[in-house]
Amino acid sequence: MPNIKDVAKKAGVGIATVSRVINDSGYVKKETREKIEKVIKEISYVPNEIARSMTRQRNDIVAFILPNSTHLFFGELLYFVEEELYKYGYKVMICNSSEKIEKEIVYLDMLKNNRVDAVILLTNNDIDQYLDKKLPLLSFDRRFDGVPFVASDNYEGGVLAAKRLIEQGCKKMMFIGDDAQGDSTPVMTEVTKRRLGFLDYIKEKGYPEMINIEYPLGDYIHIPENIHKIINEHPEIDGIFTISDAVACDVIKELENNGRRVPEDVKVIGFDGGRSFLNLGKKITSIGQSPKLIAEAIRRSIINFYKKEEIENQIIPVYFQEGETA
Amino acid sequence: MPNIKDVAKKAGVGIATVSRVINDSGYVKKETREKIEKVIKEISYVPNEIARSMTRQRNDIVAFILPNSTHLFFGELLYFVEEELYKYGYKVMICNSSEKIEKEIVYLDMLKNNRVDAVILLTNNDIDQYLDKKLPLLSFDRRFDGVPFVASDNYEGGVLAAKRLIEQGCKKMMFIGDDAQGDSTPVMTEVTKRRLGFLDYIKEKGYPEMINIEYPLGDYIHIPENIHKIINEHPEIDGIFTISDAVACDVIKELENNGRRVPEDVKVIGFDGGRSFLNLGKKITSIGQSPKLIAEAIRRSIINFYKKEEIENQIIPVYFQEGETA
DNA sequence: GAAAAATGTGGAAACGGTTTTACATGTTTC
DNA sequence: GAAACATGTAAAACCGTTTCCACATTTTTC
Repeated sequence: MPNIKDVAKKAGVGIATVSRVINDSGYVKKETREKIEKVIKEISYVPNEIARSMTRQRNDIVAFILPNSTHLFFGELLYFVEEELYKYGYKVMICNSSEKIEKEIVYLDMLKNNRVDAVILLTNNDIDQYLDKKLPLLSFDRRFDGVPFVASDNYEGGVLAAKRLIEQGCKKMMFIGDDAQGDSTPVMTEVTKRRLGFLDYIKEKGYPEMINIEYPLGDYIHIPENIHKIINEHPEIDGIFTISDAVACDVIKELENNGRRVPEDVKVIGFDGGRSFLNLGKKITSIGQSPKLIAEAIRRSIINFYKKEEIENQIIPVYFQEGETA
Repeated sequence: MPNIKDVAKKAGVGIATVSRVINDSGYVKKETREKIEKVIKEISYVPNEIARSMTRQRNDIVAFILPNSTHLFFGELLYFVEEELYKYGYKVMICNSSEKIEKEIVYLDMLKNNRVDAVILLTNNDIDQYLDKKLPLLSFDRRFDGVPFVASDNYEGGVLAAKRLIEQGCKKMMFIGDDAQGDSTPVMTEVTKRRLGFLDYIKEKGYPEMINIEYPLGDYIHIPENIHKIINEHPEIDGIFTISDAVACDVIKELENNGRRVPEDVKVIGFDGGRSFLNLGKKITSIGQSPKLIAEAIRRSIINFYKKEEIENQIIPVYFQEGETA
């Protein structure tokens, strides 16, 4: 493959001149420029970005560590992040952790070696100690010490869900979700705030304290038996708010399998704002997060990384998404 | 950030020796090795992968150009490709083209500059002329001249669908899908074979020739009105095979909106084998592609790229996936 | 016990660019 | 006519590695 020297030799100029043409910097005579451009085409020279990034000390690559790009919301977020960063000349490296802390750690190491320009972190694991704070880290929906973050307004999401259920006449409400409270080192995730917003609003309005159910979601393979048990232990429940649409879906199926109608007998609200493509059934009522707004926020932070500016945490609004289950 | 020279100086050895320790190559005395390893830890040195890839002439990065990682099947394929390549030390760069040829071309250029080790191409656009055949290209479900490919056994998929519909007593069958036949430069995509397999089998069994409907899917935003029209113009149809589960979903919805029961009145078979997470309704009967097997095939080809071995095209089996719509 | 082989080490070139420095022209300006 | 400035080039230094080669030391072999 031809390099810059080949171009220079063939055009009869110095490599600096070629470099100036490529980078459109400094003074180059018009004829010289044209001659060089012609040679570049002729021998189909392409600058080696690897060599370039060595001296430039950046490579325009951003890594996104997330549990699973197959999960609908994460997948959409990934899509918008890629689209948004593309506009600004960045490429996105995808790192599926499958929620496994070991894979996250390996990736974090790899990325350090690769000198990526930024790492977007989406995890529920307690990896604080493995985070090299000198790395350009950015987290979504999670606070780590010294790491700027972007998050949905999860608390408000919980409030919106509670409001709706109460409006619809619910009296006994329940939250179903796993927000990593069971870990040996409990961390207050952003996601926990969904539950808190929900709880606070219900308390404020004088309704009976909700029942808080946590169960291990594991690797996004939901366990219907688990939900079955929960539902049957609490037949008085008439309103359910779940941690995600995926869980809501399992809950609704299980309710209907047990002869409880949704939304007539029990109302169910999910979280994420699922734009399901293959849904032949009811549309899930949900609290929506906007992957597009989140992606824009992430992009803003990453641009600021580059400018070495102070990076502010950003909270992105959520919205109530009408559906047929609450 | 410390570099290899800093390590060499601090350890009182030459950089070549440090390199040997890092890469575990050549001869190094045990004590020398230990001393160097100690220094590496002390100054927390990490090798710069960018510089490394310059001399190694490879960077262990594979790019995946695909229309949209949000599309369920593509998303799953991406997930498995990432997982599979991760095992072999590769990182995956994701490039959503949104089906836009311009974005594909820009990405192809970018990737050439970045000297990625391989480019996985998943596209329906006619980009043959823009493909630099010197690049380590690999395509999925699409044949380009001189580019090795991996594809599902699409023809067999069509056959399986036809078989099932006939078994279920269908007499008038229809194919719905857009396989880029309308383009100015018609290309025979792998996907077209789904239709051909379907058609051939129906003909062979002496059933009336199926009606072949093509409509523009556009950017994966399906147009219900379009489907509405198709369905009402052909009320005699009792069996439908669609290009994907996503289209099948739209078709089923539209059929039911028009008072035709699925599968009682019309049977519908999709393609992809949709593992929908948020589906509260019927499970779509489908011809399944295995993203895992495909990912493994892709990985095999990529490994062979590296070994400079001849790369064979690979056809991956499809399977019938039982559902509730046919 | 000398030659041959194995082991151990460092300097320098190479990878393919960017940036800096030094210098050579040509054009104004006073 | 010399100083100041603009325009352009060549050569060298640098980025952080790997690799080749030369050389030194130790161990094995006959």
